[in-house]
Amino acid sequence: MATLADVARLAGVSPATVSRIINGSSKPVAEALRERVLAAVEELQYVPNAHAQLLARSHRSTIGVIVHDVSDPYFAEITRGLQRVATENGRLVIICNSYRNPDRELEYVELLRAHQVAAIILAGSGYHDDAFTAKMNGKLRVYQATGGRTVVIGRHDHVGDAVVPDNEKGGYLLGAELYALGHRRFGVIAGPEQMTTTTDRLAGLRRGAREHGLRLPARRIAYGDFDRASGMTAAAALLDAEPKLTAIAALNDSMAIGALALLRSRGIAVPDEVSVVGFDDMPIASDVTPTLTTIRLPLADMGACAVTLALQSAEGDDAPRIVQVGAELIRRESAGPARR
Amino acid sequence: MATLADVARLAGVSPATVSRIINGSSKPVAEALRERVLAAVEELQYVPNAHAQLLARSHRSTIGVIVHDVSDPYFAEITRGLQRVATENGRLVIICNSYRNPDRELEYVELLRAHQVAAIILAGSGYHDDAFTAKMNGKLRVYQATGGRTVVIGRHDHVGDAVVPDNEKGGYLLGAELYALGHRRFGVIAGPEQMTTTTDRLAGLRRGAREHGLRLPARRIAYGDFDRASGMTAAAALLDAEPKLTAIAALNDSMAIGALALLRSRGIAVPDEVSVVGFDDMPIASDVTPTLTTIRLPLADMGACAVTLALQSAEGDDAPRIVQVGAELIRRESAGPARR
DNA sequence: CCTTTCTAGGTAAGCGCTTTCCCGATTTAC
DNA sequence: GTAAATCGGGAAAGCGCTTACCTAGAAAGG
Repeated sequence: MATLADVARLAGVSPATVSRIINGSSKPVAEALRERVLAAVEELQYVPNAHAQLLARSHRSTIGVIVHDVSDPYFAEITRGLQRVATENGRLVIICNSYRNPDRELEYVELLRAHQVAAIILAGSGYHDDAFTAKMNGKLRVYQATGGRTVVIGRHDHVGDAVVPDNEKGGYLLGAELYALGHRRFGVIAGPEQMTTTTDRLAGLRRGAREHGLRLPARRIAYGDFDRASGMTAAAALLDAEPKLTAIAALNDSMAIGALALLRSRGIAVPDEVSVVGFDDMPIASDVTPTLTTIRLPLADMGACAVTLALQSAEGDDAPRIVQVGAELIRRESAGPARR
Repeated sequence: MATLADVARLAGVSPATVSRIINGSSKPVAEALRERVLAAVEELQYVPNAHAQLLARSHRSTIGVIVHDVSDPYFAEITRGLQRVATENGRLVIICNSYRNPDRELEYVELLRAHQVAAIILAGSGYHDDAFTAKMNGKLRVYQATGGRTVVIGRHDHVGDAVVPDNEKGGYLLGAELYALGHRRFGVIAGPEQMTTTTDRLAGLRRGAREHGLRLPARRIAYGDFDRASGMTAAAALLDAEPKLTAIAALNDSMAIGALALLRSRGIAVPDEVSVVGFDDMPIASDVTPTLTTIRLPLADMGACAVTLALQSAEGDDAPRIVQVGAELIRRESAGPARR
C-alpha cells in the first residue's frame, strides 16, 4: 500500500506538504507543488490510511448503529433514514445486528467505542430488564463521558437523547378503530413480553378497553416474536382458545400477515368473518390481500431524526432531548364491521 | 478516553505487558500481574482503540460491502447471509449503499480501501458500461495488488472472485412455465436496460422464445427500476400498448407486485385473465394475493458464499474462482393457463 | 542597504497500540 | 560452581498520518 511518505518522495516534497494538499489545509501551497503532488497521488493510486488519520487527528467521524436485524423491514426503513442523513453529512455508518441478543448489544457498544465512533444509535425496542438496562447505561455513560453521543430510538430508560414513537397512542388508535367497528371480543398478538414496544402498544389497547368498560383478558393475548411465523402460531392459538373472536390485532405487520395467512388456510374470510389489524405500516401492508389496516410510524424519519440529534452537539446543556413522533391509523381493507 | 498507558500506569506494569494480557499473547504472564491489569482495565472501563490497533498490526479484519440499498429486500437477504458468516468469523462488516450510482460505487471502493478492509464485496448487478467497468477494475486491481480480496455478487466483467446467480436460466424457466401454460403473447417488465441482471434474465426469456419459434418484440418489453412503482407504470404501458396480453413476466418480485396492484386497480383478475410471474422469491412473494409464481434465488446463501470466498485466501493460484448458483421455479397462484 | 515581517515549506513530535529485541533473574545441565 | 538455557517483563521502534513549531528566503519598511 502506498503511503504518504511514498507520495512525498515521488513528488520531491515533504510529507507535511502532501498532507496539506490532500486535506485542503488552510496553509497555502504553491501551484507547481500541488500539481506535482496530485500527479504522484494519481500515479501511486494513493489513498490515505483512514486509521492513521483517525489516530492522528482526534476528529471522530463515523456513526455506529445497533439494530436487531437490518434485513427486517422495520429496521431497514429506520436504517434508510439514518443512512440518508449520515451520508449527507459525510458520515460513514457502521451497522451492527444484535439479533435481539442483549449480550451482543453490550458487546457492540464496546466495539463501537473501540472504533471511536462519534455517536452510537441504539435502534429498536428496549427490554424490561433492570440488570441489562443498568449495564447498558453504565457503558453508555462511560462512552458519553469521553464525548460520545448516544441516541436511542424507541426505548425508555436509557441515558442520552431519544426518538420515541408513540406506541401507546398507536395501540389506542388500533383499539378505537376496532371498537368503532363494533368488535368487543378481539384477540391480540403481542411481541415478546419483556419488550417495551410490546408493553407500550398493549397499554394503549388497554386504555381503549377501559374507556369502553372492557378489559383485555390474558387468554386473548398471545405472545409472538414479531415475525410472520409466530403470527401464524399465535393466531391459531387465539382462535383455538376462543373461536368466536371477531377480530385480531397484531402488534406488528409481520405478525398480522402471519395471521392473515393462518386465516386463509382455515378458510376464514377477512374481514367478513374476522378482522385483522397490524402495526408499523411496512411497505408490504398495502400489497397483501386484503390490504392491511394498520398504524403508520414514520420509520425513516425516525432514523433521520436520530442522526440529526447525534450530530448536533448538545449545546452545553445536558438535558437529554426527547423527540416524540406520532402514530397514525391507516384504514385499509382488512378491518370491517363485527359480524358474528 | 483511557489508554493502554493509563492502564499500565494504574496496574504498575509496562504497556507491553498490558497489551500482551489483553490480546492473549503467546508470551506467558504471571497470574498476579494479569489480575492487577484486568482489575485496572475494569476500573478504567478501558477499550483498546481499534484504529491504533489496526495501525500497529498489519492485520486487516473488517469486510466492506457495497450494495445498492440494504433496505431493498433483495439486498437485505444477501446482507443477512453475509453478516452471518462474517460474524461467525469475528469480522465486522461495513455496508455502503450506492443507490445504483456508479460514481458513488467508485468512491466507496476508495473509502473501503482507506479503511484497510480485508475484502471488498460488490453486491448487485453490474452495468453494461465499459468506461465504468474499466475504472472499477482499475481500482479493484490496485486494491488486490496490496493484498485486498474482492468478490462480486452477480456481476460479470470484474476482476476477482464471483458468485453469480444463474439469471439466464431463471429467465428461461420463467418463459418455459409461461409457454407450458399456453401463453404466447406476454409482456415483460424488465429492470434498467444497462444492468446485467436485466440483460441476463431477458436472454433466458429470449432463448425460451426461440425454442418455440417466437421472439420478444420490443413493444412487449417495458423497462422499470426494479421497484414497485415502476412495476405499476410498466404494466400499465404494456397493457395499453397491447390489451390482449395474456401474461406479464416481471424481472423481479417488487415489479411483479406493482403489476399485481395495477391489474387489481383495473379490475383484471389474476391469474384468470392475466398471469403474472416474478423473479427472486422475496419473502413477500407468498403473502401477496394471489401468491406469486416466481424464480427462487438463494440470496442469503449467495451472501454467505461471498464472504467465504473472501476469507479463503486464494491459495497461490490466482485464477478467479466463480461460484454459480442455481435458479429454481416456484409455482404459486399468480400464473395460470392462458385464457384469452 | 539593513532590519523586520511574511511566507512557503520542512522538521519532528506525537496519536495509541503492537512487537521485536534485550536484560536481569531463575533454572537447568554439566 | 559455572556456563548455558529459560523465562518473565520492560524499553523502544515503528504503523501512517496530522500539526504545532521552526527556518530560510522573499517582501516590506525604514
